[in-house]
Amino acid sequence: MNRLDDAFFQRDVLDLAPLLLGKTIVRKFDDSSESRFLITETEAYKGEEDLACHASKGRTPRTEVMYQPGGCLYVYLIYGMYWMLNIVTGEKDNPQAVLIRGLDAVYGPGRLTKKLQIDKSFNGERLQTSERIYLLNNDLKCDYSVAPRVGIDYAGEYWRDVPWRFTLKL
DNA sequence: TGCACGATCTCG
DNA sequence: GAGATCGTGCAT
Repeated sequence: MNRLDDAFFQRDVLDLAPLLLGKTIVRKFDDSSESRFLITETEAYKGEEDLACHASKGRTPRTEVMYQPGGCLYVYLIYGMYWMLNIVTGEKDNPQAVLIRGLDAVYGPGRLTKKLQIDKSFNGERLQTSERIYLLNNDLKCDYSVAPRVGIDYAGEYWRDVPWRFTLKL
């Protein structure tokens, strides 16, 4: 199994979000133990025109990381208590990201960051070179289903209903 | 300087 | 069904 590199992540978010399903996420902890999970649910957030994407506010200190070349993490706090884990995708200056919503045995984006001990210090971390978090290509072929994204009712009729949530079929 | 609100989850 | 809890963006 090889570590997924920058080139893998630097494709369009709508291509990458389903491709991430079934990939292995590895988290190495300070005590040198490690956890491995399969990614089972993702959501795509695509560019400044996507009203559900934080980059729709434009380039700000918060969204800056989404403008970096694909392959780094975008981590932010929601509801004052949960960290959300996103993988930045696409080319430089093209703000896109995939929200990791679920892993095998860990359901919910807020729960998985707690389990993996992900916090703000991971914002901007590059998956190709990080010592503590990376993804492996396990060549798992899998089918998936699509649905509208969760928790973005404010984004307006069109963006609210776009089927950009991808779930691994068991 | 203040305020409303959110890519969530838990408990009752 | 409501509360926890705080960074962010936008209004003042």
